[in-house]
Amino acid sequence: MVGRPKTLDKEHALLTALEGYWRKGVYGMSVNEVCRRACISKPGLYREFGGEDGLLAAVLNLYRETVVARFKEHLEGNHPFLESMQLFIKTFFRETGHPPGCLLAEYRLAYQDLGEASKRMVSVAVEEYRGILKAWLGRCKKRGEIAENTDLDFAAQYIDTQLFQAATVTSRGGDRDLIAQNFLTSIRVFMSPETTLAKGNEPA
Amino acid sequence: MVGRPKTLDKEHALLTALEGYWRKGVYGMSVNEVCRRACISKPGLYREFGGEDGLLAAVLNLYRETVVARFKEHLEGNHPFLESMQLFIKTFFRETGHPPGCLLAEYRLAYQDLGEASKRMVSVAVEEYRGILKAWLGRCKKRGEIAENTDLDFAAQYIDTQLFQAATVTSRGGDRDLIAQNFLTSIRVFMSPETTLAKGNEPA
DNA sequence: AGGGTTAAATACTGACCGGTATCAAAGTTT
DNA sequence: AAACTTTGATACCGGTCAGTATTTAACCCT
Repeated sequence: MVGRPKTLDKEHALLTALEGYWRKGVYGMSVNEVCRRACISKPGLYREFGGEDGLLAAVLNLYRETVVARFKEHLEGNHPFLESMQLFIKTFFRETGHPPGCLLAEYRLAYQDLGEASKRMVSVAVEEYRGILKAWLGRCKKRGEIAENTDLDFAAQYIDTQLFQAATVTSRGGDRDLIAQNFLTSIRVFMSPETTLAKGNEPA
Repeated sequence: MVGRPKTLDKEHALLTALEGYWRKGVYGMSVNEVCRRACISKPGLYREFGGEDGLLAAVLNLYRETVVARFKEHLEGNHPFLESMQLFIKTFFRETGHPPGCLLAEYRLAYQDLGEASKRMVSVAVEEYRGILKAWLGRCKKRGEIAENTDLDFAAQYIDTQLFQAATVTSRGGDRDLIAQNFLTSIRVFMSPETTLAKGNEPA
């Protein structure tokens, strides 16, 4: 090792940027603002991440490695279909230390304006995330908790979309009880006829 | 009448702004850009609309008077529940001369950053729009096309949310067939048990 | 101790933003 | 035709943006 030692805390900068983009969305945070919050200089950020695109990609990758991984873990708990979703809503949506909403959802909303690296990372994350849902749905189907004729790819994409909407509205201040109720209502289409709801749908 | 005669075409400016905000979203259009597209000067725009907030409010009001009104008309055709939605998807979503998505949805996404007048107009439009849905659902219920115990307020809000999501993803380039299929799937939760789907859900 | 190497901080570029001051053009009224 | 009123266009304001050039500081190695 030679030269002046690094003092820039990359980990801390990433976490700060993650929190910021998560809370305020991709459009709501500028590179300048990230530097202010993380107490780093702009050239420092550019050395570490190459630019806005690299920063956004690195942030989303961190999100993937932490939050998405926890989502996968949760679904591997193998609770029954509906309980699993109710529990998910409870832990990831209502009683969470996280910012509201979902960082990946914010990226998807801004997809058209992202750079190449960020776009690629979004694709990776969405694919991974839908894969997790699909695998989980496969297990639910095997256990007979959802209709036998359910198309797993469609269902994974459908639930992804429902969660996308829930996250988007949540981070914009929507009523969480109502959002949860909407989501839980929307996924009942997959439940076997004898389980299929009538009304009510108490939120979690 | 006194003074220099006006040459600024307010109607044309509004239509141009409507088209722009509809296509590119609230964040994707600047006042400068509206002026460029409508071929009007910035002071002219400010004299007519008072500023960005006034412009956005006027644009949304125009949208309300035209597009939302057409939506209401459509639902007053009193087709059966599912046919009505399928037809809606077809005419407002697939074979339409409009830009993709929904201007109101773009406003709702940007709600936190809107000015006072625009926020008020969004509230008015959403309330009106949900009222239309609720009235229509009431007629469907009376005809026995949706479950007897359906909560009309919840159902209107739920369908509103589903359409909001559909519009958001549509204007961001999502696959329209898939979006339509998602939407039509999501609203089957209200259909009477004997009608309730099994799978398939061909898009329109 | 001094040259080489790397990092940090300041300060800049050019562009665009929302909004406005200023002034000339184009009418009406008297 | 002169006074007046309203419109329109240019050019500007201060601010923020993404990105960078330049200088200064800190360390290793000889």
